[in-house]
Formats: sequence, C-alpha cells, structure tokens
Amino acid sequence: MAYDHKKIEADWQRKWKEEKTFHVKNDPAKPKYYALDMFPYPSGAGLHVGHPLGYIASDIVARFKRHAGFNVLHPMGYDSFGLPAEQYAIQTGQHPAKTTEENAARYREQLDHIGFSFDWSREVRTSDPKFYKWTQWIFLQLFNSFYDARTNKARPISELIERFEKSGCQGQDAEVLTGDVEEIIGPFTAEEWKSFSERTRQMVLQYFRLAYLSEAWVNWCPALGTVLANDEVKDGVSERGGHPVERKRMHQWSLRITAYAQRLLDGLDELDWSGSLKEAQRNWIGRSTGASVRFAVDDDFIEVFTTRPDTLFGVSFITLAPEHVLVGKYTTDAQRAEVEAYVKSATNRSERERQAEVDKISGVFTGRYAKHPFTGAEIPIWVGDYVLAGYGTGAVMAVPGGDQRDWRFARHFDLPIIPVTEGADMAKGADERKDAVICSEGFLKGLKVPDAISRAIEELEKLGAGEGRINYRLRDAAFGRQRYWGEPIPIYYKDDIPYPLPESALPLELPVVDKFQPTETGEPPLARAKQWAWDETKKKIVATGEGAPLETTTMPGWAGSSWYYLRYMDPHNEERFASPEAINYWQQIDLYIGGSEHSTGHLLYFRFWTKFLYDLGLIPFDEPAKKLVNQGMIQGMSAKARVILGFDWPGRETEDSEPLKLNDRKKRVLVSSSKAELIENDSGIPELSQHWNAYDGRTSKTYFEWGSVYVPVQYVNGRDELDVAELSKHGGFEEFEFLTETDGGFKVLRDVEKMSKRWLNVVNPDEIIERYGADTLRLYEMFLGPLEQSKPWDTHGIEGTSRFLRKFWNLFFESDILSVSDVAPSAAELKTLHATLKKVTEDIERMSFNTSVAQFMIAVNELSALKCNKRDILEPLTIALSPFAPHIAEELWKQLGHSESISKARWPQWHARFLEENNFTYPISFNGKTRLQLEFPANLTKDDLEAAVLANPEVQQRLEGKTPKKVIVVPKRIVNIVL
RNA sequence: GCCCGGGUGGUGAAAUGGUAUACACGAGGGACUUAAAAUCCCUUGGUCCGUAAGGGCCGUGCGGGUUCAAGUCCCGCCCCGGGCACCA
Repeated sequence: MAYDHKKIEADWQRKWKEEKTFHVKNDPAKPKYYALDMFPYPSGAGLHVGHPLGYIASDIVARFKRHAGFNVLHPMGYDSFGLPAEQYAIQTGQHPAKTTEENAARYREQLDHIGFSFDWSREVRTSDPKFYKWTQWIFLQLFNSFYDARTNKARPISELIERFEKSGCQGQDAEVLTGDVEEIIGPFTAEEWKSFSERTRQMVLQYFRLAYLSEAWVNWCPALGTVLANDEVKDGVSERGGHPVERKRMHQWSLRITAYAQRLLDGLDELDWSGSLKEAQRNWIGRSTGASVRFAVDDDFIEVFTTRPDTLFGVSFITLAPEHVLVGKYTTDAQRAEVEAYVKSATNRSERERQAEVDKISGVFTGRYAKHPFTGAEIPIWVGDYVLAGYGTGAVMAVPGGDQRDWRFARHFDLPIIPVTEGADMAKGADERKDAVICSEGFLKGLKVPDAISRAIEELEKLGAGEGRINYRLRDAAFGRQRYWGEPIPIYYKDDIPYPLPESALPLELPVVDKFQPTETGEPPLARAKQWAWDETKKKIVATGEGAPLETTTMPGWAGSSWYYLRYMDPHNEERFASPEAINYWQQIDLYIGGSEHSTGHLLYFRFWTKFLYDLGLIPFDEPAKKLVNQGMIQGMSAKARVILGFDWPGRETEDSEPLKLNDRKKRVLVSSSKAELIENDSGIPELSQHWNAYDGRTSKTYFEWGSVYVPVQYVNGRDELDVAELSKHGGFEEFEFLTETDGGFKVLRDVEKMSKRWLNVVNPDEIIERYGADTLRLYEMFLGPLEQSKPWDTHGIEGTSRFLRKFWNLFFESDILSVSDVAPSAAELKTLHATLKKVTEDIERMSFNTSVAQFMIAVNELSALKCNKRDILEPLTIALSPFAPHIAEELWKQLGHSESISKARWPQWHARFLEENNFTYPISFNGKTRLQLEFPANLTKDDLEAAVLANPEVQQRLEGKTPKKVIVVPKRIVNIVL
C-alpha cells in the first residue's frame, strides 16, 4: 500500500467526526488539562499558513496529554463581533450576521482539513445571543459593583449604599476615584446622603461603579465614527485602518480596570508567561511611586504628582495641562484672552501632532501664583501642552534643575532654573541622576536622592501638604462603541440617569435597523431601531419613544473574549454562564496560545474580568491562564522581479534634464536579476534595443533607473526562478515582457515580509494540504523553528517533512504489503526507540517541537538503515508520532490491527536502561582543542581513565615527553590535557 | 531615549559551560531508468599544506574578561526585530 495522504486524511477526519472521538465530558474521576487557543475573528480572507501555527502546537500538547491519561478540554470558537463585517455591511447592506456565518463556515472547513482534535460540540461565538446574554450579564455585575478599597476587592454596590446611609462618604471611600481626569467628589455625611435626590445619588454612585458612565476624554475617530480604547490607537491613528484620532470629551461607558492596577501587577509574578509579555503588561500598568503635593492657591490648591519630592526646593513654576479643570478658574483677567486662545489651539492639536512635534515648546502664563509648601515662595502657574491631562493629576511641579522637559520649558520662557543636585551644570541641562546628592538649602541638603525622597514625604505629611503616593499609567477602559455589530449594553435611561435592565430581559438582542451607519444626527446605528425602548412596568422592549430609551452604543470587541474561556467549560448552560461544577472541574487554562499582539489589550481585560468574577465568588481562581505562549509570526517570502523604469547617459541631447522615462503604453520589461547586473554594467544587451530604440543611440555608459514588481510566490521555485509560462496562465501580467537569462531562467529577488495579499506572498494551507497532506503541513510548521520565534515560510522546504512521512510509512511495508515482524528488537533498535521517546517526551513538555520533529527524522533514518520492521519498535513510535501527524498514525495503528483510535493509546514510557552504552568515545583535547578521540569503557573511574589516556601512544606522541600541568577528566564527557 | 527578544553555513536552524554547525532545504557528484519523476548513495563553514592517506590554521555580530574549556557566563559596543515613550 502506498502512502495516500488524501484518502487517509479524509477517512480519519470523517471517522473522528462520526465517532465523536474528541468530544470531552466533565469527568471528575480523571485529571483535567485545559489547552486553549486564542479564538480567531473569522475574516473574509480565510486562513493562511501562519494562522494555524499556534493551533498545531496546542493540538500536539492536547493530544499528548490525552495519551498521558488526562481529560483534555481543547475547544475552538469565534470572536465573531467586529469591524470588518460591519464595514462590509455598510457597503453592501448585507447583515453582518450573514457574512460572519459564511466566514465562520469557511474557517471551519479549513480547520477541519488540518486535523485538529477540537471538541466542536463546545464551539462558542461571541455574536450568538445565547453567548452574549452572559457577556451582558457580567456587564450588569460590573455595573452593580464597586471596588472596596478597604478589603481590596469588588463588592456589590448595595453594600456601598448601606455604608453611605450609615456613615456617609469619608476617608478611604473618597479615594477610590481613579480613571480619567475626573472632578473629585467631596466627602459627605450620612445625613447629606439621605438628603440627596435620587438623581444626585445615582450621579454619585457613577463614581464608584466598576462599569460607569462618565464625562471623559476619549479617543474619537471620525472616520470610523467611534471611540477607541487607548490600545486601539497607535501613533495617534487608529490601529485598524490608520485613521486620525482626536481627543474629545463625551459621555462614555468605561470599566474601572484601574481599581485592579496593583493586583494586575502583582498577579504577574506567579504566572508562567514569557518575560517580555509580563514586562509589556508592567509597562502598560506603569506603576510609579512618589508623592502627591498640594500647592496652595489662596484658599484653594493645586495637587500634583511627583516621583521626585526630593527636588521640591527646585520648583520654579507649576504647569497645568491645557485640559485641566483649574485652568479657567485660575487665569487672571489680564491673561484670559491669551490663555483661552492657547487652550483652544492645544486641544485642537491632535494627539498625533502633539507627539510628532515634541520639540515644539509652547505654553502660557495664567497670571496666578501658588505658594511653595516649604519656602512659602510665590510659584507662577503656567499652562503647557507637554503636560498630559490623563496622567497623574494633569499638573506638574516643574523642576528645571532635575527634569529635562521642565528645563527646556524654563529655558524657552526664561524662567528660573534652580540647581537641586551637587555637581550639576544648569547650562547644559537638567540633572536626572538618581544617585546624586541634594544641594538645596534646608533639611534635604547633603542627602542622597532616595533618602531625600523619604525625608521630603515626611515633611510634607507633617505640614499636611502632601503624602506618599503610588500612581499608575493604566487608564480606565472605554467600553462603548458607536457601532452596530457588538453586544448591546443592557442599560436604559430615566431622566438621563442609566439604570440596568433586569436579568430577565437578557439577552438584549441586537435590534433590526434599516442601515448600519450612524444616523444623520451622528447617533450610533442602534438609534435607527424602531423597537428600542424599555417599558419598566411591562418589563419588555417596546417601540422607540414609548418607553425609557435604551443605550445605543455597543460593547467593544474585547468584551466577549474577556470571559469566553469559562463558557467552553459548560457551553450550553441556560441558567448560568457556566455551572460551578464545570468551573471547579476545569479551573484555569493550563496552556493558552496566541499572538503577541494581544499582550496589553485582550490579556489585560481577560485578567481583569477573571479577578472581578473571583471577587464576587463566582469562580475559585483569580488568574485565567497559568501558562501562556506567544507563537511567532510566520512571514511571507515575497518575490520581486526587477523592472527598468528609465535610463539615461551623460551627454544625451535632451530638452530637459529628466532621464528618459519609458513609455507606459509600451510593454514593461521585467528583467531577471542576474541579467540586471549585466545591464547595469552596460555590457551591451542586444535585447534592450528591441524594446527601446533610444538605447542604441547611447554614447557613453548608461545609467538605469530600477524598480521592482511583486510576482506571486507560488510560481517561484527553490532556485528563486520564476515560472514565466505558469505566471502567464495566471493572468494579470499581460502587460509585461520578460528578459530571461541565456538558459531561459528568470531569477527574482526574495524578501521576508509580512504575509499579505498586497505582496502576493500569501500561502494558503488548502493548497499545501491538497499537494502534501495535513500531516506534512503540521510537521513542517513545527519543523520551521522554535514556536515563539518569527520565521519566513518557504514552501520548498516542505519536501523534507514529506519525505520523512513516506519513509516512516515504508518502515511498515514491503512492496506495498504490510510487513511487520514480531521478532524481538535488537539493542540498537531499542536504543533508537527510547532515545526518541525520551527526546520527544521532554521536548513536548518544553514546547520545543522543531527538535522533536528532527528526532523523529533521525529515528526513521536509523531504523531504515537497520531495516527495522519490528512491531515492538514501530508501535510505540507510532503513538509518539500521533500528536504531530495524527492521520498517518491512526491509519498505521489500524493496519497494525488495532480497532480503537490511537488517541486512546497510552503514551509509551522511555527507559534509561536501553540508552546505556558499554563504551564511551572520549574527545581528547589539548588546551581545550579537540585533537583525537579514544574509546573507553563507560564505567572507568576518573583515575583509571586519566592513566589510560596518558598511556595512549598517540597522546604520548603529542606530549613529546612533557608532563601535562593538569588533566581534566569529566566522565562520559571529555578529557582535557593542559600543557 | 527606556524595556524586552535576537545575531551561528547559501537557507530554516541544533547544541544541561565539555567534539560548534544535529535535522532539513538548496547545491554539486553518482546509481537506477530509453528518458523523466520518484527513490537511494556520496560531498557540502572558510582557508592552507599534501599526488594521496592525512594534517595545520581560522571560525557562532565586534572588542575585552572569567575558566582547564565560552555560541553558552561577565563587562563594553554594533546591528536587526518587537513593545513603550513629553508618564512628571
């Protein structure tokens, strides 16, 4: 029987489906293992060979763990809400649910062809109302909770109301205010709380709810017509589409992730995640310790955050962010016009401009002064856009002697620069050294920076002018999107105050709309719905206008993905997001694999929601994934043909100085890259005159202007030669002519780039599977290199893994007839088997799949050389290969006479006794350089070994009668003779 | 600028401080074949000496160091990839 991958793979994929081989039950009798992939957004483009990389890795681990006796949860689903489907809907009027359905079906087909062991009965889709009912439910829990700073966990908001009724809002309670720049609410007594109107109470509670509606600065993207989260904005433009983003103040649903900043930071320590990923999260959370300092302004004050309270004596001015609420209040009448103009221009400048023009220093004096808490000196208050509204308090105490930005601002506006450290040269710049000695006159003089910091905080606290404080860079997460294709937010409004829908109203399904665009008045698409109001008494959705209006923004893409891993545990539960029994059984994700682009977005919200659900006692763990691996990107190997854009030579008679541009109407000439070098040397290429008569008229060395044209990679062979004939059949290149080498070949240039339609370098897994099979694809993806590393895809290398599988198959067959012997295996055969089992077992545990594939190849090469067809060797080897190449393994397993799926077979154990050797070949080195090899019994003692080596005639010869200074003997490793 | 990764043959890459380049691609040579495909065998870091067998020297981005021994550890650079960035 010849190895027929098409038949074998189709058969087994069908069998797995029919026999529900990979359906998993919640079976508390067995140990569990949860292997999860970050679920994909089903885009219209389908999968390319880069996408399944992580899925293959997790599938290998899942299959391996099954062999090792674990009950494995290995599900897959779709993150199916998202912008592309909606954009497409806007263009075509087609409902996004329809395109999503089609794309998901296509993904499913592609995934099935790769032979994954997913339990598809547990599939989830975030856009399915049965799923998003629970996303909405969790949102309601967030809305109905606050973060209790006293116990450091989320609690029901009812407890807070109780507290307000009993003792009002004092001390710690008033400090939970985090998030964006907000007007701080003052403390109030129980009596005051009771006297508040319903409206006021609800407004106050907004400051505490974990899901809250606030007036906040948001990243508004006019082109997308929506608000973006901070991590959706890159370099001042939207991550998707690259549209400009501006700062805008508007009503906005936010989640109070900042309340969890410290726990999100601390939790990282115990996670088995990559260092760089943890570092990215730490960076993003951005904890800094310092002090909060209040500068009195008449009977009011400005609060600043500083990491360097030790430099307080160097404060020569205060700078407020242009957006700061106190700017208007403090500006004197004389300065008002100037300040207002500045604030207007600064807020109109986009984030992008403000980032790009860092060198442009701008600011304006408010006319007012604050009082220095220590010296009582008058400190001028300025406004400057180098101060960010969203960080700290939106105000800084400027110390030009210790901070370079302050220094530049002071220089620009000729403000005083006071040295704060010994040995600093104020003419050159600020001294930002953290190991300097403070030189300011007063109690800090002579102290080292760290000591001065604690002393300064002490003094501030004594005066009541400030205290030690920790600040985070992390902002609250914008949660509303002015979009259709997302989860509706289950909120209705009475008197402009948001109220939660009752649980019985969930899921709040997406309403029917006539168009998916915003309304003419700029409201989100949901405002178009005819049935979009809530009747409080009937408890049902009614016609728009006939009840309380429902929220019209929808949730962002990361809502569903923040908790989906829990739904897989109990996907069809209608009573709860997942039953406590299921959650208790499956617990945390044991292995989570996905791309590193999610490191600060998804993975932070994912951890935040988990901690929140934990606080409410809904789940028994507060981190979602114990181990996380980022798979590297598979890049494309673009192919480019060189093209002549023009040529010229010195002294050409010409009307202008432009080089001779080649006429667009003529066919463009693509030149094989080696030929191009000849042309550049102007070695007289006769073909050129056929195309351009002007070329013959050249009178001196000709200079060429080159460009390049992308050609589809599938027509390029392993020698970087383009198959011109095949390309012509493909179409799209009719306008080109090809200038080949003398042997008719056409060489292209190769370049590693992102895999993208644009570069014509996309490789589709379907084509690879059609030609080589899924098992070969799986092996090759793993063989390419370490999982976490980015690497280019080159289809030609796949021949190696394809040959390997055929060689493996051939071990079982002789002249296409199954020929497996029951004779006991030889020591050499056993050694190969057990060396392979050892290496593969260890490699899977440490996710080093490329080296396990190499080990399988070594095993097959050795067994082929030994002409081994022993059952006792081939059977365990087949099990070991099955996680990597499951179809061929199943087929051979069946051929060996087994009736049950190989996935139920027990993982073969390796034994050290088969690996032991009687002899060891020692590399004998002189001064660290290997010179010869000598074989000795492996059990020889150090001393005997040394004597035997020195007695060897070849060694004697090299010693030339000298006595070695030292002989290093490492048993079973090396002997080093030092002369 | 700061923080993470990473630099090893023509290419993808391997190597608990212990024989650098396993495995694979590509390339070159050969066998089988009327031929091709497939398959199998040999060679393949550089360089020098030798007719040959064989041997010498150099070699893991660069420069130092530790060590009997460094791709691996330490110090200082350079380059590439990723993340963050007027963050007070």
